Amino acid sequence: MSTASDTSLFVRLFGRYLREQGLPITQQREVVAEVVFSTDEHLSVDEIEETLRERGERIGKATIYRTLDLLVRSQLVEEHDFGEGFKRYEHRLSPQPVHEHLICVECGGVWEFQSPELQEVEARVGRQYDFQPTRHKLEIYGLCRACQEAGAQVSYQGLTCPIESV
Amino acid sequence: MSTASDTSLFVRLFGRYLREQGLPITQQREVVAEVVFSTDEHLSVDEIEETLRERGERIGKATIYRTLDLLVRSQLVEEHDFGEGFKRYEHRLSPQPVHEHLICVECGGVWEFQSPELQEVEARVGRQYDFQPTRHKLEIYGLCRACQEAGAQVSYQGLTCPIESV
DNA sequence: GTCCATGCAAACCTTTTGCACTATA
DNA sequence: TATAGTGCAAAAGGTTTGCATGGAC
Repeated sequence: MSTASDTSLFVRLFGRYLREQGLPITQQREVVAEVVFSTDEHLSVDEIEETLRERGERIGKATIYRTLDLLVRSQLVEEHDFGEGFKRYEHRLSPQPVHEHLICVECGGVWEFQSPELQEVEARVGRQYDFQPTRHKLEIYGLCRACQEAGAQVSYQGLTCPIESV
Repeated sequence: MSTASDTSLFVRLFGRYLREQGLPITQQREVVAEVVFSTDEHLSVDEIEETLRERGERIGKATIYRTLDLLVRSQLVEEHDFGEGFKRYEHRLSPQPVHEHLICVECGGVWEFQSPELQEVEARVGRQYDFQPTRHKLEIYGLCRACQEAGAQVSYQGLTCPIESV
């Protein structure tokens, strides 16, 4: 969890970015940034909107989307797509600036882990294909402990003859 | 590139899946499967529709979506989302049944590679979090050789003070 | 005072669904 | 002949955009 001082530091960093870009620092931008920076969750736009409502802020959805776009450009926030049909946003204030995600297919929970070996994979594959890597994304899907204990099963409904044995 | 005989083998496998599920084998399903199995590309729904049009087939978009859903369930086809705003589909007839993707952010080109070390990462992280992994997704984004040679640059417009040094 | 942001609603795009009609088994 | 699929158009859901108004600098 971020502390309040971390949060305000990052809101100020966002302000610095806006100034650098010659863009106005508006109340709406500060409030949206504040919501994103004050949690370690991976927030959806709906969740951001809900939090704003709880705080008594009345900010249009379009402004939320436009502010998130700026936050992503500033590289203070990362955009994720966990295949739910909408995006999620996570600030980079975390003690693990580069991390991968573990996603429970049952409850949608997200955990973070680090995988130093990916540096090497990136470098090797880059050499092999003359490809200049700039970023990567590793997601592992499966069942979290709680869902396993609750008896959840991963549903398989493919061909009975597995493709590998064709 | 798949040979014609590979393609028809896989169309027949899809037929077997449909029979197992008690579902009718329709002309439309066979033609859509045929299109997906006869290329190694990662096809979008629009591209599938275009190919069908070229072949003189007149098949509704809804049927394409419904057939792709069945192909994915059969596990003969994989669904991908490379962040373009729509899905892509790739059959699993490839000599590399499990592979990761290299995606050029300039031209949208996709290359495939294998990363055996991911098995180990999956196992380690699974133990660490009591998580039961079922599948993973690794994507490396960057510039392919051709786009590098054409002078493409990855655009950076973040804060001038990098977040890591805060 | 200039320029840009905001808020609302409409537009957009991909994907899904309802329904009358048709094909499969 | 029963059951399920197809095609069309409409709906859905997330995201983007146009435009008149309002705020930042």
